[in-house]
Amino acid sequence: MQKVVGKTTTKVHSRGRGRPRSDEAHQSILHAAYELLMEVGYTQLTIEGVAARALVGKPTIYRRWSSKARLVMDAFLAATNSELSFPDTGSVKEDILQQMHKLVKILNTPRGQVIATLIGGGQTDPEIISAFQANWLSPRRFDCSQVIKKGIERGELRSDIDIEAVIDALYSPLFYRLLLKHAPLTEDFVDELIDIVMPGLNGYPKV
Amino acid sequence: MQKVVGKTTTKVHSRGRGRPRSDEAHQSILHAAYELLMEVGYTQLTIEGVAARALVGKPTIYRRWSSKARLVMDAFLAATNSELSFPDTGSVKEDILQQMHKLVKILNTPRGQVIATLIGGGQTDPEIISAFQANWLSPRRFDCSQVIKKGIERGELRSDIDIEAVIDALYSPLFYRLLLKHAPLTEDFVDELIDIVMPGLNGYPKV
Amino acid sequence: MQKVVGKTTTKVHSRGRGRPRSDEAHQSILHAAYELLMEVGYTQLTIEGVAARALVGKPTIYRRWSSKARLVMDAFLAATNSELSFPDTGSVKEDILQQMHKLVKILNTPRGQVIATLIGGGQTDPEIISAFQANWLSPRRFDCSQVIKKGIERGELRSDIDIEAVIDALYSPLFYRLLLKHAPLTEDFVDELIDIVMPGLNGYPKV
Amino acid sequence: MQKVVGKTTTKVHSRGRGRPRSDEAHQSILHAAYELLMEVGYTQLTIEGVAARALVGKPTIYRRWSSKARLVMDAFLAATNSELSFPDTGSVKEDILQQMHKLVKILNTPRGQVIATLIGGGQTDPEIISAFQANWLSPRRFDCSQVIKKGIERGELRSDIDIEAVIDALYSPLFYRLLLKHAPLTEDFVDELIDIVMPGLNGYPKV
DNA sequence: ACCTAAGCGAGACGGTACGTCAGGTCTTTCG
DNA sequence: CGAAAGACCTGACGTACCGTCTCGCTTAGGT
Repeated sequence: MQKVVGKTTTKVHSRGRGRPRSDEAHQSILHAAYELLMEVGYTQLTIEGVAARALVGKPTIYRRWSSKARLVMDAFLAATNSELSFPDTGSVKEDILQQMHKLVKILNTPRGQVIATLIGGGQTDPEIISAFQANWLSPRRFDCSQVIKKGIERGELRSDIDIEAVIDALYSPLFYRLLLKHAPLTEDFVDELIDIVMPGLNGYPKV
Repeated sequence: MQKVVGKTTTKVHSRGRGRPRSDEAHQSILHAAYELLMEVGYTQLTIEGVAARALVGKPTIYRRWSSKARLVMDAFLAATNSELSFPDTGSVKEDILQQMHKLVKILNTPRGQVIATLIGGGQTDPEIISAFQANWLSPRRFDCSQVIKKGIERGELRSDIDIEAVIDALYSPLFYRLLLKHAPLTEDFVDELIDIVMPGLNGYPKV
Repeated sequence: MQKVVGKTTTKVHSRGRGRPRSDEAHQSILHAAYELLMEVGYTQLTIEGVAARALVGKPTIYRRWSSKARLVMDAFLAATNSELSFPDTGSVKEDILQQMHKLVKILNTPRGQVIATLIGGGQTDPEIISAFQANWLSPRRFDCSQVIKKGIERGELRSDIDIEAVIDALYSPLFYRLLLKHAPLTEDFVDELIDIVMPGLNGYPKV
Repeated sequence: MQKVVGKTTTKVHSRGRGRPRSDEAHQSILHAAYELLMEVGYTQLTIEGVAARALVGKPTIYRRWSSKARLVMDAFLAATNSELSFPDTGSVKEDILQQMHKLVKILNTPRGQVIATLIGGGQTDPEIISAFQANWLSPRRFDCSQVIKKGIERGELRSDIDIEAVIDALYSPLFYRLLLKHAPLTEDFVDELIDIVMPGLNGYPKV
C-alpha cells in the first residue's frame, strides 16, 4: 500500500518550523475513511464519523483535506494496488480481454461502488474528477495505450486509429453499466464487447 | 410542457373534497428545481432552496414528491423535448451517426451538465438512476434498437449481435467523456467511434 | 413565575400562519438555563448544555435568543419574583433598612451569584446590562424613589437631595461587596451603611 | 513601568542552566495583552490573540502565566501608575474629594473599561477578583483608611465609625455606575456623594 | 571549547463549543 | 378539510480556541 499524494492533498510542507504533522494520524484518517466508504458509501460518510473512528479531532482532518471529496479521493487512492496490470500474451485482443475481465471483477466488488460514488461525487466537484483521472485512470489508460501501440507495430492493428477513442470504445461500456445499472456487468459482456470493437481495429481493414 | 406522472410522482389526487392543489405551485416548483439543477447540480440542490425560489413551503414540496430524487427527475423530464429522434436515411450507420451528433450537441449544453449531475447523484440514490433509466434512457435505447433491428432485417448488420451490447458500445463513450472529462466530447469523436464500432457489426463479417 | 418578554427577546410573533412556537419548549429552555446558571455560572454555561438539558435542538434556542447573554437574561428574569417590595412603616429609614436586609439575604443565595455573573457578563455585552437595568434594577429603584419622595413630603428628608445619587449611595455598597468580595455582605453592614448615609439626608440638616 | 510579581506570576526562575527567559518576549506579551484588553475586553481576549500580536508562541505565554486571568492581571498591573495618591489638604473631606475626582477621570478613560471587564470577568474567575483586590484595590483602600484615621485623630470625624464601611460607602457608587451604566459617572456626582456621606461621619454628630 | 539544559517561535495535536444549514415531520391557520 | 406556512428536533457542518506537545533552533552556564 503506497501513500499517494496527488492533486487532492494540500501542498507538502516545506519542512517549515513547528510540530510536523503526525503521519500516524494521517494514516489513521485515511484508513477510517476507506472503511466507512465501503460500509456506508460516499454520501452517508461524514467527517465527524471519520474523526471519531480515527480517534482524531475534526480540525486535524480539515487541516489536511479541504473537503470530504478530497479526503475520500485520497483514501481511495491510498488503498490502490496494482491489480490491473496487462498480461503479455502476444495478442492485443487477448491482453486486453484478460485485463478487462480483471477490471470487471473489481467493479463488481464494494470497491466498484466506491469508484462509482467517486465519479458521482465528481460531477459536482471538478477536483475529484481530475484527481481520479490523474491518479487512477491515466496510469491504466497509459498501460493500455502501450499494448495498443505494440499491436500496431506488430501489424495486428490498423495504424490510423485514434488510440484514445479506442480505449474509450473498449472501456467506457464497463463504467456505463457500473453507473447506469441498466444491465449487469458480466464477463460475458466483456466478450461481446471485444467481438464488437476489435474487428474495427484490424490490421487488414474492412474488405 | 406536459406534466409527467411517471414512476416519480405520487398518486394523482382523486378530486376529493377540500382545497385543490395549486397547479401554479406545482409548475413553480418544477421550474425552480430545474433552474437550480442547472445552476448548482443535483448534489448542491436543496429542497429548501427550491421552496425558497418557488415561493412555496417545504411541505408543499414533500406532499407531492417524497424525495429530492423524484422531484428532480420530474423537473428534468418536464423540460424534456423530443429532439433525439432517429432519422430514416436507409442506412443504419447514417441514422445512428446523425442521432449521435444531435446527442453530443445536447450533452455539451447546460442540459448535459444536468444529466451528468443526475447520473452522479444517482450513485448514492438508486431511485434517481432507475428513474433516469426508465424515463429518459429506455425510450431512446428502444428507438435505437428498432433502427438496429431494421438494419439486421436489411442484411446491413450481422444477425447474431447482442443489441444491448451494441447500444452500449456506441453510446457509452459519450457518457464516459461527459462524466470523466478526460477528453473533449466533440463531433469528430462521434465519427471516430462509428468507424471503430460499425465494422464489427457488418452483415458480411470479418474476412 | 411570570413570563417576562423584555428587551431581550425577539419580537413576539404577529400571530402569523404556520406552527406556533412551542411554549413548552420555551419554558423548558428557560428552566434549564436557570438551573445551569446556578450550577455552573454564566461563563461555564453553554448553549449546547442548555439544549441538552431542555431536550431541545440548538436551533430552537437560537431561533428565540440571538445570544447566550439574552437567553440567560430572560432565564433570570423569568425566575424573578417580587420579594423585594418595600414595607410602609411610616419611617423612610426603617422602610429602606428592612428592604435592604431582604436584598442582602437574596444576594447571599445562589441567586446572588447569578446576578453577579450577569453584571460580569454585561461588561462585554452592553445589551445584557441594559436588559438587567431595565427589567430588574429600574423597577426597584423606582419603588425606592417613591419611598424617598414620601420621606421628603413628610419632612423626614431634605428636599434638595439628588434621589438617584441617594439610591446609589445606599445600594451600591451591597453590589460592590457582591462583586469585589473584599468583605462579607452581612446584615450588620447594612446597619452601618444606614447609619452613615441617612444623617446626610436629614430634614433638619447639618447644624 | 515596573514588573509586578505578585500573586499572579509563577515563581521566579532559580537562575538555572539553559537559556534564560527573554525579557523582550515578556514585555511584548504584557503590552499586547493590555492593548487587547482595551480593545476587546477580558472575555473576548484570547491567548492566541495575545501570542499573535506579541509575535510569540503560545507555550511562551503558558510557561509564564498559568491562566488567562493571571496574564491579564499582570498586564493590567504593569500598566499601573500611581496617579491615585491622596493629597494632604488638612481636611479629610477635601482630600477624599480631590482623590475621587481623579478616580472618576480615570474610570472614564479606556482604562476604566479595562477595570470594568476585569471585575466582570472576575465574576466567573475568582483568581481575577482576588488579584485585583490584592494588587490594586487594597493599596488604595489602605491609603484612604490612613486619611480617615488622621481625620478621626483630628476630631474631624467620629471615632466610632467602621472604616471599611465608610470606604465602601464613598467609593462603591463610582464602581456601581461604571458597571451598571444606569447613569453617567460625572464629577458632579462625586460632589453629591460627598455631600450625602460626609455628614454621617461628622465629629459632632446629628444634632 | 564542548556539552547540555532550558528557552525560543511555530504549528499540529485531541477536544469542546460555536452558530448555521438542511433534513424530514408536525401543527397551526387560511382558503 | 386539505393546502400552505412555518416551527419542530436532529445531525452534521466548518471554525475558533483551548491547553499540550513536538519540532529545529538559539543561548548561555557548567565542566
